[in-house]
Amino acid sequence: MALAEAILVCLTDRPMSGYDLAKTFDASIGFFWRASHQQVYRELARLRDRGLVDSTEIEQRGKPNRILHTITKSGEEAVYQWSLKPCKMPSIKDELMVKFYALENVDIPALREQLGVRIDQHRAKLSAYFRIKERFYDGKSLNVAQKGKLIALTMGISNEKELTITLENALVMLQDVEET
Amino acid sequence: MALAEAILVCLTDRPMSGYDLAKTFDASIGFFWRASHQQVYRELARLRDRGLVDSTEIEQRGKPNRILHTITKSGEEAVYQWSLKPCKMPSIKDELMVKFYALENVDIPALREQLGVRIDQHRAKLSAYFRIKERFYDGKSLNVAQKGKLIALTMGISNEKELTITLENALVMLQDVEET
DNA sequence: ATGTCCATGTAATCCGTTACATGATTAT
DNA sequence: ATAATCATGTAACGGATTACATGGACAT
Repeated sequence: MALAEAILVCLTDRPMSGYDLAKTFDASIGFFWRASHQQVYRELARLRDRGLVDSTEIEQRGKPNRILHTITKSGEEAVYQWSLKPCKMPSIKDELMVKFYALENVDIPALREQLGVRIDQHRAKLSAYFRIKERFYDGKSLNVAQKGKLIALTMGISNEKELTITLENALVMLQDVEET
Repeated sequence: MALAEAILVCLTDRPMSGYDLAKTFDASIGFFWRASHQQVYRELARLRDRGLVDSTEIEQRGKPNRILHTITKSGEEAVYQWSLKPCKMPSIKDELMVKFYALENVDIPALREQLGVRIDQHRAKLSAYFRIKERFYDGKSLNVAQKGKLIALTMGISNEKELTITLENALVMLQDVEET
Protein backbone atom coordinates (compact mmCIF):
# COMPACT_ATOMS: atom_id res chain seq x y z
CA MET A 1 0.00 0.00 0.00
CA ALA A 2 2.98 2.31 -0.18
CA LEU A 3 2.09 3.79 -3.56
CA ALA A 4 -0.30 6.05 -1.64
CA GLU A 5 2.55 7.25 0.56
CA ALA A 6 4.94 7.66 -2.35
CA ILE A 7 2.41 9.92 -4.06
CA LEU A 8 1.87 11.93 -0.88
CA VAL A 9 5.64 12.29 -0.55
CA CYS A 10 5.83 13.76 -4.05
CA LEU A 11 3.05 16.19 -3.20
CA THR A 12 4.89 17.45 -0.10
CA ASP A 13 7.29 19.05 -2.54
CA ARG A 14 4.61 20.85 -4.57
CA PRO A 15 1.03 20.30 -5.81
CA MET A 16 0.98 18.21 -8.97
CA SER A 17 -1.36 16.81 -11.60
CA GLY A 18 -1.71 13.08 -12.25
CA TYR A 19 0.31 13.61 -15.39
CA ASP A 20 3.15 15.26 -13.46
CA LEU A 21 3.09 12.45 -10.92
CA ALA A 22 3.17 9.79 -13.62
CA LYS A 23 6.31 11.38 -15.05
CA THR A 24 7.85 11.59 -11.60
CA PHE A 25 7.21 7.86 -11.14
CA ASP A 26 9.07 7.24 -14.35
CA ALA A 27 12.17 9.12 -13.14
CA SER A 28 13.28 10.59 -9.78
CA ILE A 29 11.13 8.77 -7.22
CA GLY A 30 10.60 6.09 -9.85
CA PHE A 31 14.19 5.00 -9.27
CA PHE A 32 12.98 3.60 -5.95
CA TRP A 33 9.29 3.00 -6.58
CA ARG A 34 7.85 2.41 -10.06
CA ALA A 35 4.24 3.08 -10.98
CA SER A 36 2.30 3.49 -14.22
CA HIS A 37 -0.01 6.40 -14.96
CA GLN A 38 -3.05 4.13 -14.56
CA GLN A 39 -1.97 3.22 -11.06
CA VAL A 40 -1.35 6.85 -10.22
CA TYR A 41 -4.80 7.99 -11.36
CA ARG A 42 -6.54 5.19 -9.49
CA GLU A 43 -4.61 5.88 -6.30
CA LEU A 44 -5.25 9.63 -6.57
CA ALA A 45 -9.00 8.94 -6.64
CA ARG A 46 -8.63 6.94 -3.43
CA LEU A 47 -6.50 9.59 -1.73
CA ARG A 48 -9.17 12.14 -2.60
CA ASP A 49 -11.85 9.89 -1.09
CA ARG A 50 -9.79 9.52 2.08
CA GLY A 51 -9.28 13.28 2.34
CA LEU A 52 -5.50 13.05 2.07
CA VAL A 53 -5.35 15.28 -1.01
CA ASP A 54 -7.40 18.22 -2.32
CA SER A 55 -8.02 18.28 -6.06
CA THR A 56 -8.88 21.38 -8.07
CA GLU A 57 -9.28 21.73 -11.82
CA ILE A 58 -7.29 24.41 -13.60
CA GLU A 59 -8.46 25.89 -16.90
CA GLN A 60 -6.01 25.86 -19.78
CA ARG A 61 -6.25 27.04 -23.38
CA GLY A 62 -5.07 24.81 -26.22
CA LYS A 63 -4.41 21.96 -23.80
CA PRO A 64 -6.61 19.69 -21.69
CA ASN A 65 -7.36 21.11 -18.24
CA ARG A 66 -5.11 19.98 -15.41
CA ILE A 67 -6.31 18.70 -12.07
CA LEU A 68 -3.93 19.86 -9.39
CA HIS A 69 -3.61 17.70 -6.30
CA THR A 70 -2.49 19.26 -3.03
CA ILE A 71 -1.60 17.31 0.10
CA THR A 72 -3.82 18.05 3.12
CA LYS A 73 -2.94 18.18 6.82
CA SER A 74 -4.17 14.62 7.27
CA GLY A 75 -2.08 13.65 4.26
CA GLU A 76 1.02 15.00 5.95
CA GLU A 77 0.08 13.21 9.14
CA ALA A 78 -0.34 9.97 7.17
CA VAL A 79 3.19 10.33 5.77
CA TYR A 80 4.61 10.86 9.24
CA GLN A 81 2.74 7.85 10.68
CA TRP A 82 3.94 5.71 7.77
CA SER A 83 7.52 6.80 8.42
CA LEU A 84 7.34 5.25 11.89
CA LYS A 85 6.34 1.82 10.66
CA PRO A 86 8.96 -0.79 9.70
CA CYS A 87 9.80 -1.26 6.03
CA LYS A 88 9.24 -4.45 4.11
CA MET A 89 12.19 -6.04 2.38
CA PRO A 90 11.82 -5.32 -1.33
CA SER A 91 10.43 -8.40 -3.07
CA ILE A 92 12.81 -10.06 -5.47
CA LYS A 93 11.81 -11.26 -8.89
CA ASP A 94 14.71 -11.57 -11.26
CA GLU A 95 14.26 -13.82 -14.28
CA LEU A 96 17.90 -13.48 -15.26
CA MET A 97 19.01 -15.04 -11.97
CA VAL A 98 16.45 -17.81 -12.37
CA LYS A 99 17.94 -18.57 -15.78
CA PHE A 100 21.40 -18.94 -14.24
CA TYR A 101 19.87 -21.12 -11.57
CA ALA A 102 18.49 -23.27 -14.40
CA LEU A 103 21.64 -23.18 -16.53
CA GLU A 104 21.42 -26.79 -17.72
CA ASN A 105 17.97 -26.27 -19.22
CA VAL A 106 18.67 -22.98 -20.87
CA ASP A 107 20.11 -21.75 -24.17
CA ILE A 108 23.47 -20.36 -23.09
CA PRO A 109 24.16 -18.03 -26.06
CA ALA A 110 20.73 -16.47 -25.54
CA LEU A 111 21.48 -16.06 -21.86
CA ARG A 112 24.81 -14.39 -22.63
CA GLU A 113 23.00 -11.98 -24.91
CA GLN A 114 20.44 -11.20 -22.20
CA LEU A 115 23.22 -10.64 -19.70
CA GLY A 116 24.76 -8.12 -22.08
CA VAL A 117 21.47 -6.25 -22.35
CA ARG A 118 21.12 -6.16 -18.60
CA ILE A 119 24.63 -4.79 -18.16
CA ASP A 120 23.83 -2.00 -20.59
CA GLN A 121 20.65 -1.17 -18.69
CA HIS A 122 22.56 -0.81 -15.45
CA ARG A 123 25.17 1.35 -17.12
CA ALA A 124 22.45 3.58 -18.53
CA LYS A 125 20.89 3.95 -15.12
CA LEU A 126 24.25 4.72 -13.57
CA SER A 127 24.94 7.53 -15.99
CA ALA A 128 21.42 8.90 -15.49
CA TYR A 129 22.12 9.03 -11.75
CA PHE A 130 25.44 10.78 -12.34
CA ARG A 131 23.87 13.43 -14.53
CA ILE A 132 21.30 14.19 -11.85
CA LYS A 133 23.93 14.29 -9.15
CA GLU A 134 26.17 16.71 -11.04
CA ARG A 135 23.31 18.92 -12.08
CA PHE A 136 21.43 19.25 -8.80
CA TYR A 137 23.69 18.35 -5.94
CA ASP A 138 27.43 18.68 -6.58
CA GLY A 139 29.04 21.72 -5.00
CA LYS A 140 25.78 23.14 -3.68
CA SER A 141 24.66 23.79 -0.13
CA LEU A 142 21.73 21.56 0.67
CA ASN A 143 18.73 21.54 2.99
CA VAL A 144 17.48 18.40 4.74
CA ALA A 145 15.10 17.40 1.95
CA GLN A 146 17.89 17.68 -0.60
CA LYS A 147 20.34 15.81 1.60
CA GLY A 148 17.86 12.93 1.84
CA LYS A 149 17.50 12.76 -1.92
CA LEU A 150 21.27 12.88 -2.28
CA ILE A 151 21.67 9.95 0.11
CA ALA A 152 19.14 7.94 -1.90
CA LEU A 153 20.94 8.87 -5.10
CA THR A 154 24.32 7.93 -3.67
CA MET A 155 23.00 4.54 -2.64
CA GLY A 156 21.56 4.10 -6.13
CA ILE A 157 24.91 4.95 -7.69
CA SER A 158 26.97 2.53 -5.66
CA ASN A 159 24.40 -0.19 -6.16
CA GLU A 160 24.35 0.22 -9.94
CA LYS A 161 28.13 0.33 -10.06
CA GLU A 162 28.41 -2.89 -8.16
CA LEU A 163 25.72 -4.61 -10.20
CA THR A 164 27.54 -3.74 -13.40
CA ILE A 165 30.75 -5.27 -12.10
CA THR A 166 29.00 -8.35 -10.73
CA LEU A 167 27.26 -9.00 -14.03
CA GLU A 168 30.48 -8.54 -15.95
CA ASN A 169 32.04 -11.17 -13.73
CA ALA A 170 29.11 -13.44 -14.45
CA LEU A 171 29.82 -13.01 -18.15
CA VAL A 172 33.34 -14.33 -17.57
CA MET A 173 32.05 -17.23 -15.48
CA LEU A 174 29.60 -18.09 -18.27
CA GLN A 175 32.45 -18.13 -20.76
CA ASP A 176 34.27 -20.64 -18.56
CA VAL A 177 31.22 -22.92 -18.57
CA GLU A 178 30.96 -22.73 -22.36
CA GLU A 179 34.61 -23.64 -22.84
CA THR A 180 34.25 -26.97 -21.05
CA MET B 1 4.14 -15.11 -15.83
CA ALA B 2 7.55 -16.42 -14.88
CA LEU B 3 6.40 -18.16 -11.71
CA ALA B 4 5.30 -20.99 -13.98
CA GLU B 5 8.80 -21.27 -15.40
CA ALA B 6 10.46 -20.99 -12.01
CA ILE B 7 8.37 -23.93 -10.79
CA LEU B 8 9.21 -25.97 -13.87
CA VAL B 9 12.89 -25.19 -13.34
CA CYS B 10 12.67 -26.58 -9.80
CA LEU B 11 11.01 -29.71 -11.11
CA THR B 12 13.80 -30.34 -13.64
CA ASP B 13 15.90 -31.21 -10.63
CA ARG B 14 13.46 -33.71 -9.13
CA PRO B 15 9.70 -34.26 -8.76
CA MET B 16 8.30 -32.30 -5.82
CA SER B 17 5.11 -31.70 -3.88
CA GLY B 18 3.53 -28.26 -3.56
CA TYR B 19 4.81 -28.19 -0.03
CA ASP B 20 8.39 -28.91 -1.15
CA LEU B 21 8.12 -26.23 -3.80
CA ALA B 22 6.78 -23.69 -1.32
CA LYS B 23 9.81 -24.32 0.88
CA THR B 24 12.12 -24.04 -2.11
CA PHE B 25 10.58 -20.66 -2.92
CA ASP B 26 11.39 -19.59 0.59
CA ALA B 27 15.07 -20.46 0.21
CA SER B 28 17.31 -21.51 -2.73
CA ILE B 29 15.38 -20.34 -5.81
CA GLY B 30 13.51 -17.98 -3.49
CA PHE B 31 16.68 -15.91 -3.32
CA PHE B 32 15.92 -14.83 -6.89
CA TRP B 33 12.16 -15.32 -7.15
CA ARG B 34 9.86 -15.21 -4.13
CA ALA B 35 6.48 -16.94 -4.03
CA SER B 36 4.04 -17.94 -1.30
CA HIS B 37 2.53 -21.40 -0.94
CA GLN B 38 -0.84 -20.07 -2.16
CA GLN B 39 0.74 -18.87 -5.38
CA VAL B 40 2.54 -22.17 -5.82
CA TYR B 41 -0.60 -24.29 -5.43
CA ARG B 42 -2.57 -22.13 -7.84
CA GLU B 43 0.17 -22.16 -10.44
CA LEU B 44 0.60 -25.94 -10.10
CA ALA B 45 -3.10 -26.37 -10.93
CA ARG B 46 -2.57 -24.35 -14.09
CA LEU B 47 0.57 -26.21 -15.08
CA ARG B 48 -1.37 -29.46 -14.68
CA ASP B 49 -4.16 -28.09 -16.92
CA ARG B 50 -1.62 -27.09 -19.54
CA GLY B 51 0.01 -30.52 -19.45
CA LEU B 52 3.40 -29.18 -18.34
CA VAL B 53 3.46 -31.30 -15.18
CA ASP B 54 2.10 -34.73 -14.20
CA SER B 55 0.67 -35.01 -10.68
CA THR B 56 0.27 -38.23 -8.74
CA GLU B 57 -0.89 -38.69 -5.18
CA ILE B 58 1.29 -40.69 -2.82
CA GLU B 59 -0.19 -42.46 0.20
CA GLN B 60 1.38 -41.75 3.57
CA ARG B 61 0.60 -43.00 7.04
CA GLY B 62 0.32 -40.58 9.96
CA LYS B 63 0.76 -37.62 7.58
CA PRO B 64 -1.38 -36.05 4.88
CA ASN B 65 -0.86 -37.58 1.46
CA ARG B 66 1.60 -35.84 -0.85
CA ILE B 67 0.94 -34.94 -4.46
CA LEU B 68 4.13 -35.35 -6.44
CA HIS B 69 4.54 -33.15 -9.50
CA THR B 70 6.79 -34.28 -12.34
CA ILE B 71 7.79 -32.11 -15.29
CA THR B 72 6.66 -33.43 -18.71
CA LYS B 73 8.39 -33.24 -22.10
CA SER B 74 6.30 -30.20 -23.02
CA GLY B 75 7.24 -28.70 -19.67
CA GLU B 76 10.91 -29.03 -20.56
CA GLU B 77 10.25 -27.54 -23.97
CA ALA B 78 8.44 -24.60 -22.31
CA VAL B 79 11.49 -23.92 -20.15
CA TYR B 80 13.76 -23.92 -23.17
CA GLN B 81 11.49 -21.57 -25.15
CA TRP B 82 11.29 -19.24 -22.16
CA SER B 83 15.09 -19.18 -21.94
CA LEU B 84 15.26 -17.66 -25.44
CA LYS B 85 13.05 -14.71 -24.59
CA PRO B 86 14.48 -11.47 -23.19
CA CYS B 87 14.29 -10.83 -19.44
CA LYS B 88 12.41 -7.98 -17.84
CA MET B 89 14.28 -5.64 -15.55
CA PRO B 90 13.29 -6.54 -12.00
CA SER B 91 10.73 -4.03 -10.75
CA ILE B 92 11.88 -1.83 -7.92
CA LYS B 93 9.80 -1.09 -4.88
CA ASP B 94 11.85 -0.08 -1.89
CA GLU B 95 10.07 1.78 0.89
CA LEU B 96 13.33 2.48 2.69
CA MET B 97 14.64 4.44 -0.28
CA VAL B 98 11.38 6.33 -0.54
CA LYS B 99 11.77 7.32 3.08
CA PHE B 100 15.22 8.75 2.39
CA TYR B 101 13.76 10.51 -0.62
CA ALA B 102 11.21 12.04 1.77
CA LEU B 103 13.68 12.77 4.56
CA GLU B 104 12.16 16.09 5.58
CA ASN B 105 8.74 14.54 6.26
CA VAL B 106 10.00 11.52 8.11
CA ASP B 107 10.94 10.63 11.67
CA ILE B 108 14.72 10.32 11.42
CA PRO B 109 15.36 8.19 14.53
CA ALA B 110 12.74 5.74 13.27
CA LEU B 111 14.41 5.71 9.88
CA ARG B 112 17.81 5.05 11.42
CA GLU B 113 16.30 2.14 13.32
CA GLN B 114 14.79 0.74 10.11
CA LEU B 115 18.10 1.14 8.33
CA GLY B 116 19.73 -0.93 11.06
CA VAL B 117 17.16 -3.67 10.65
CA ARG B 118 17.72 -3.71 6.92
CA ILE B 119 21.48 -3.98 7.34
CA ASP B 120 20.99 -6.98 9.62
CA GLN B 121 18.72 -8.61 7.06
CA HIS B 122 21.36 -8.28 4.36
CA ARG B 123 24.03 -9.63 6.67
CA ALA B 124 21.82 -12.62 7.50
CA LYS B 125 21.26 -13.30 3.83
CA LEU B 126 24.96 -13.01 3.13
CA SER B 127 25.86 -15.56 5.75
CA ALA B 128 23.11 -17.88 4.51
CA TYR B 129 24.67 -17.69 1.04
CA PHE B 130 28.11 -18.42 2.45
CA ARG B 131 26.90 -21.47 4.32
CA ILE B 132 25.35 -22.86 1.15
CA LYS B 133 28.46 -22.12 -0.86
CA GLU B 134 30.78 -23.82 1.58
CA ARG B 135 28.53 -26.79 2.03
CA PHE B 136 27.65 -27.56 -1.57
CA TYR B 137 30.15 -25.95 -3.88
CA ASP B 138 33.56 -25.21 -2.39
CA GLY B 139 36.29 -27.61 -3.44
CA LYS B 140 33.94 -29.87 -5.39
CA SER B 141 33.93 -30.70 -9.08
CA LEU B 142 30.73 -29.38 -10.59
CA ASN B 143 28.46 -30.16 -13.53
CA VAL B 144 26.80 -27.47 -15.65
CA ALA B 145 23.67 -27.27 -13.49
CA GLN B 146 25.76 -26.81 -10.37
CA LYS B 147 28.01 -24.25 -12.04
CA GLY B 148 24.94 -22.21 -12.95
CA LYS B 149 23.70 -22.25 -9.39
CA LEU B 150 27.15 -21.30 -8.19
CA ILE B 151 27.23 -18.30 -10.55
CA ALA B 152 23.83 -17.17 -9.24
CA LEU B 153 25.04 -17.64 -5.69
CA THR B 154 28.24 -15.72 -6.35
CA MET B 155 26.27 -12.83 -7.78
CA GLY B 156 24.01 -12.93 -4.75
CA ILE B 157 27.00 -12.83 -2.43
CA SER B 158 28.68 -9.84 -4.02
CA ASN B 159 25.38 -8.01 -4.22
CA GLU B 160 24.58 -8.55 -0.54
CA LYS B 161 28.11 -7.57 0.45
CA GLU B 162 27.85 -4.34 -1.46
CA LEU B 163 24.38 -3.55 -0.17
CA THR B 164 25.58 -3.98 3.40
CA ILE B 165 28.42 -1.52 2.82
CA THR B 166 26.19 0.96 0.99
CA LEU B 167 23.63 0.94 3.78
CA GLU B 168 26.33 1.37 6.40
CA ASN B 169 27.49 4.44 4.52
CA ALA B 170 23.94 5.71 4.47
CA LEU B 171 23.89 5.35 8.25
CA VAL B 172 26.89 7.66 8.46
CA MET B 173 25.33 10.15 6.05
CA LEU B 174 22.17 10.14 8.18
CA GLN B 175 24.23 10.89 11.25
CA ASP B 176 25.69 13.92 9.48
CA VAL B 177 22.20 15.21 8.72
CA GLU B 178 21.15 14.80 12.35
CA GLU B 179 24.15 16.70 13.64
CA THR B 180 23.25 19.86 11.74
C1' DA C 1 -1.46 -27.06 27.22
C1' DT C 2 1.11 -24.85 23.40
C1' DG C 3 3.36 -24.73 19.39
C1' DT C 4 5.63 -26.45 15.22
C1' DC C 5 5.84 -29.59 11.27
C1' DC C 6 3.53 -31.88 7.61
C1' DA C 7 0.30 -31.10 3.64
C1' DT C 8 -3.39 -29.55 1.30
C1' DG C 9 -6.12 -25.93 -0.43
C1' DT C 10 -10.17 -21.76 -1.00
C1' DA C 11 -11.76 -16.87 -0.88
C1' DA C 12 -11.43 -12.10 -0.77
C1' DT C 13 -9.03 -8.30 -1.69
C1' DC C 14 -5.57 -5.55 -3.51
C1' DC C 15 -1.89 -4.27 -6.70
C1' DG C 16 0.03 -4.16 -11.39
C1' DT C 17 -0.23 -4.59 -16.47
C1' DT C 18 -2.22 -4.24 -20.93
C1' DA C 19 -5.38 -2.44 -23.86
C1' DC C 20 -8.67 0.95 -25.06
C1' DA C 21 -10.23 5.82 -25.65
C1' DT C 22 -10.13 10.93 -26.74
C1' DG C 23 -8.36 15.17 -28.81
C1' DA C 24 -5.79 19.53 -29.56
C1' DT C 25 -0.89 21.51 -30.16
C1' DT C 26 3.65 21.51 -31.76
C1' DA C 27 7.87 19.81 -33.83
C1' DT C 28 10.20 17.18 -37.85
C1' DA D 1 2.12 13.27 -43.04
C1' DT D 2 3.89 11.41 -38.68
C1' DA D 3 5.01 11.39 -34.18
C1' DA D 4 5.46 13.27 -29.77
C1' DT D 5 3.63 15.99 -25.90
C1' DC D 6 -0.05 17.34 -22.94
C1' DA D 7 -3.83 15.45 -20.05
C1' DT D 8 -7.42 12.82 -18.67
C1' DG D 9 -9.25 8.48 -17.57
C1' DT D 10 -11.96 3.32 -17.92
C1' DA D 11 -12.00 -1.78 -18.29
C1' DA D 12 -10.35 -6.29 -18.18
C1' DC D 13 -7.32 -9.31 -16.62
C1' DG D 14 -3.73 -11.40 -14.00
C1' DG D 15 -0.46 -11.60 -10.10
C1' DA D 16 0.35 -11.12 -5.11
C1' DT D 17 -1.11 -10.82 -0.31
C1' DT D 18 -3.90 -11.84 3.62
C1' DA D 19 -7.05 -14.45 5.92
C1' DC D 20 -9.45 -18.63 6.56
C1' DA D 21 -9.67 -23.70 6.97
C1' DT D 22 -8.46 -28.62 8.33
C1' DG D 23 -6.14 -32.20 11.13
C1' DG D 24 -2.87 -35.67 12.88
C1' DA D 25 2.11 -36.30 14.82
C1' DC D 26 5.39 -34.99 17.90
C1' DA D 27 8.19 -32.18 21.04
C1' DT D 28 8.41 -29.05 25.30
